[in-house]
This record gives sequence, structure tokens and C-alpha cells, in this order.
Amino acid sequence: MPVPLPLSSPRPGGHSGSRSGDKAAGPATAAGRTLAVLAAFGPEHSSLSLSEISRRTGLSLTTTHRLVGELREWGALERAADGRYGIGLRILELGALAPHGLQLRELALPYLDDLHHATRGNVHLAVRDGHDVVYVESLRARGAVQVLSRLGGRWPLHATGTGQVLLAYASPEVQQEVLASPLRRFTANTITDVEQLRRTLAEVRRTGVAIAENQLTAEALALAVPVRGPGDEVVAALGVTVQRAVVKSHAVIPVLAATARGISRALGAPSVSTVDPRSVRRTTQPDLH
Amino acid sequence: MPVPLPLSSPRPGGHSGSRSGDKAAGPATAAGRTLAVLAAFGPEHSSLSLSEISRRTGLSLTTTHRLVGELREWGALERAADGRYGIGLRILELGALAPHGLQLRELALPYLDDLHHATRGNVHLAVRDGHDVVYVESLRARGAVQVLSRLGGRWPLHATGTGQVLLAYASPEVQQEVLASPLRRFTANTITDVEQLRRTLAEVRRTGVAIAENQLTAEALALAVPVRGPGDEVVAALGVTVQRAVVKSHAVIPVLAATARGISRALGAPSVSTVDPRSVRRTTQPDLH
DNA sequence: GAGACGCCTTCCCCCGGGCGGAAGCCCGGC
DNA sequence: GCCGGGCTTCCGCCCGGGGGAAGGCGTCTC
Repeated sequence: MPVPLPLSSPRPGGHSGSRSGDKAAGPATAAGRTLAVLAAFGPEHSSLSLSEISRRTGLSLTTTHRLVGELREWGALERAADGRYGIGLRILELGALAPHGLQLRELALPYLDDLHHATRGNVHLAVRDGHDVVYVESLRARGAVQVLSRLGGRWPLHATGTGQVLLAYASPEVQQEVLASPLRRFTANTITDVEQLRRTLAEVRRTGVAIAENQLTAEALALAVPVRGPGDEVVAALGVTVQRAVVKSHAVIPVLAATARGISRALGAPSVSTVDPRSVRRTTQPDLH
Repeated sequence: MPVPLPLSSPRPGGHSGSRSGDKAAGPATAAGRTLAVLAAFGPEHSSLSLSEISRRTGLSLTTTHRLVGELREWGALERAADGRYGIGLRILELGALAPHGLQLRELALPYLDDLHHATRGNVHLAVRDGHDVVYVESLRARGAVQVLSRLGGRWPLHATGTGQVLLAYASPEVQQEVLASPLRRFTANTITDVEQLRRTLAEVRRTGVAIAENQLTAEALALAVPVRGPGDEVVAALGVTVQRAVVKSHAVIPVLAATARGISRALGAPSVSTVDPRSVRRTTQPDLH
């Protein structure tokens, strides 16, 4: 048997708590194998040949062939002219139904658009999924910086402004889990120290704003604030990423906060009090360089 | 055995040509059953309980329970606080990889945004999937008309402006199939006559613009033009929907065409010649009322 | 041109995973 | 309390699925 490569999913973090054993769940079940075929696709591999799928999943060519056929017939995969496979529109269609996903997006889009025009930065709306932050919408500044914030993008919570907001307001269990897991480094400024992260989260809770400089991408300043739902719980995070030094963050934060208030209100949140600008001025995260 | 309800997929139109027999493919296979669970979700049913899924798929409660469990663990489904299930973010993430989907969207978004601001109408980018048009992006006018054009929305080709464009430039086989199939009526103005549709498509090809009045939604005027790819083939359709009589269509068409040219160029299309405004003026579709 | 290789497709048989019946659990309503 | 609906777990039989093997292409090498 060939060594099964990446194989199963990166596991969405797992709000399911601690699973016993944590055995290297190879796709032992039929459903698992079906999903493994889908999981073979990723940002770096949006187009695969049959045998590539076979190798990446560890499934035999025969099985892969049959599964891909069924998935294609259903519309989950489609075959390009060159014979390679890609994700089909049926999946996009399904994804649009995600309650914390595009439904939220629909409502927030006009606000994001305004924010985008007001700040000329990259604007994102993100939600938490397990230990990751997932971008539910992303408006990129014309000809601007990095493209790390694609719609559907997924990053660890500790490394982005939006992620820090979502983590700061997550349940104690989730915070514990994340703080206990290894904190991957992306740039020199990524927070990888548990204590520092803990302090950062406390700051976020106190001020209502996360300020992340160069933590995921160099030369980027990310600002993020929470978005609240009907029960005043934090349901999403709203973020802006601007070129460092291009904009004074103090100028952006009020606009950002106002936008988040607008979205929260539209979501049915009670009277909102996200950010007190005065407190922010005093407590901006200690300069890291 | 209870009567299996909607059960299997509405079948994405089927570029696969004529399948023999066309047997009522119930989910006889394990993969099919897995997909049937996903297919139970739709725009009207974005949140389902376990037994609802069981009923809608026709699967036994036991099987449903197990499949839902696996799908949830993988991230394809998620369970809300009230115990009901919804589509998970993992699916959204996957859907973002669709080559004719959000990748196209990424590139086109800035153009769509400009168009949106210039026309103040609903702006859509759509691609063809079988006999349907699927919206890959949709910017709704603030507090505007209908919401029929959600991202991920799917409609028959003959009933929308974007669909007519995509159909007009589709392969003869696809056109044949659509013309041979029943044309569903949505409003009094929906084109349901084969001959009329044929003429409309010819007009679209001649002028490069589809003009659909009240065909899907009352009180809406939809304008759409093709977007072309590297080989000059039509890869998508760009559409604007405005309140009837609010805007003179002649004022919008040049902007629309220019935007489509911009996107086509960005996609690598050769020198473009989509619309000749003079021809359009003369050939606007015969007024239907 | 022969041969080798990689990729895809089809066929077929054996076996193990999946299916569903049944029973048990928890809730809320009458 | 009793009932009914929804969910979860258990278990045994059986059929769908897995993969080996073989065959059809097209391409590259020698």
C-alpha cells in the first residue's frame, strides 16, 4: 500500500471536544472515502487528474474512478476540457446555504462595501469554525496587497486580527484548546507565545478592537472588531487590512466600529456598545518593534 | 417503505447528453446516499432536523444518523444550538475553489463594484451549469428589489437575461436540449414559446445584449452581456437588473458593455468587440406589452 | 518500430462495511 | 402517568463496494 498522503481533512478544529484515541482516521467508511475525494482539492490543488486524486487520497485508482464518476454526475465535481477535475458549481450552490456563511454575507455586504470605499483597504467578514477563522466575504482593494484573505480562506485564530477577535469572545473551552495547541508562526511578528496571546486577547476584550501588525503578512496592519447577533453574542468579526503606515489606525477604527454596529443592528443585536474610542487610544497594543 | 420525497438531485441539466433508460436513480450507492443527505438542503430548507433529512432523502433514520454524523465530523454539516443541522463552512470553503465559480468572481469583483455604483442596480455575474444559470456573484442595490439573484442561485437558462446570453452562445447541442425541454413560466412575460426563444437568442447573438423585461420577476428590467475568456469563448454573463422605467436602458448598456470588456480583457480575451451600440438601438427586442 | 510508461477505463469476484430492525433514552404534551 | 415524537445505540445479515487484473490509448525514448 502506498503511503497515504495528506489524506483526511485538516479537521476543523473540533468543537466536539477531545476525541478518544485520536486514531489516524483513514477513510474506512464509504462516506469518508467520498469526502476524502473532495478533500483532495484545496487552494493549491484546485484542479486534479484522476490519478492525482487517487494518490492524494490513498484510494485505489478503481475506487477513485468510481467515486469521481458519481461525484461528477451529481455536480460536486466537473471535468475540464483537458480531462482534469475541479470542484463543481453544485458545491458552490450548497455552500451558499451555510448559515454562518453566505447568509450572513448577504446581509453585511452593503456595509462592507461602504467600509471598503471609506478606507480603501481590504475588508473582510469572518466567522470561527473550530480553531480556525474562515473568511465569509472579502473585498480586496483594487491592485492592493496580498490575496491571503480569499473568500473561503481559512487560517488559525491566533494569526489574524479577525481571528483574535473571534477567539477573544469564544467560549473558555475553545480558548483553552487554542492556547494549549501549538501556535504556528507566519511572520516574525506572529504571536506564538501563549502568555502574549493571552494578554492580547484580554486587550481585545477590554478595548473591543484587535490590532495585528504584520502577523500573517508583512507590511500589513489589520484591525478587527466583533459583530454581534440577537443575543448580543459575537457571531462574526469585521476586519480591515491596510498597508502599514498608509493610514493612521486611529482614523480607521471609528469607521470600522460604526460599520460593525450597523451590521450588528441589522442582525438584530440589542443596543450596541462595541468600542469606546478613548479607551483605545490609551491601550493600543504595545509597539512590537 | 415511505414514499421517497424529492430525493435525488434536480440533476444539473446534464451535459452528459442522453442517458439511456433514464431510470429514477435513487441513491443506490453509498456515495449517492451521502450526497443525497447534502442535497436535502436547499434555499427553502437551509436548516433541517435529523428526521427531516431522513424523510426528505427517503433514507432510514439509522442510516441518516450515521451519515449526518460523518458529514458533521468532516465539516460538511454543522449542528446549531437547537439541534438542527445546516451546511458547514467546509462546503463554503470547497465551493470557493470552483474554477468557474469564485475564482472568476475574485477577478471580476472590482469591475462589478464599479458597475454597481454606476448603475445603482443589482449586478450579477453568472455562468452556465447544464441547463441552468448559476450566479457566481451578486451585488444587490441597497434596499432594492427582489432577492432572486442570491450568490449560488440557480435558474433555468431561458428565464433570465444572463441565462439567455449564456444560452445564445452555448453549443448547438445545449441549445437543442433546452429548446426541446419544457420552458417553465415565472411571470406573464417569461418566454415559454420555443420559436420566440429561438428568435430572442438570435437577437442576442446579433446585438450582443439580452434584454429581459419582467421575465423572472415583475417590475424588473434585466440587461446582460457576454464575458469572454482567452479563446474568445463566452465564459460568463454579466447582468444588471434595474427597476423598470427607473433607468433608460440605453444609458446602461454602454456601461455594462464596457465593464464586460474590462473583465474579458482581465481574463485574457483577445481584442474584444462585444456590442455595437448603434445596432442595439435599432434592434431592441420588440416591446412585449 | 518496438517497447516502456503513465493514465484512464472496464470487468469480475470475494468479503467486509453498511443497512435497517429493534430497543432504549429523553423530552414535552395531554 | 401515559403517550408520542425525535434521537441514539446495538447487532446480525447480506449486498454493494473494493481492488486486482487486464485492456485501450497516447506519449516519450531508444
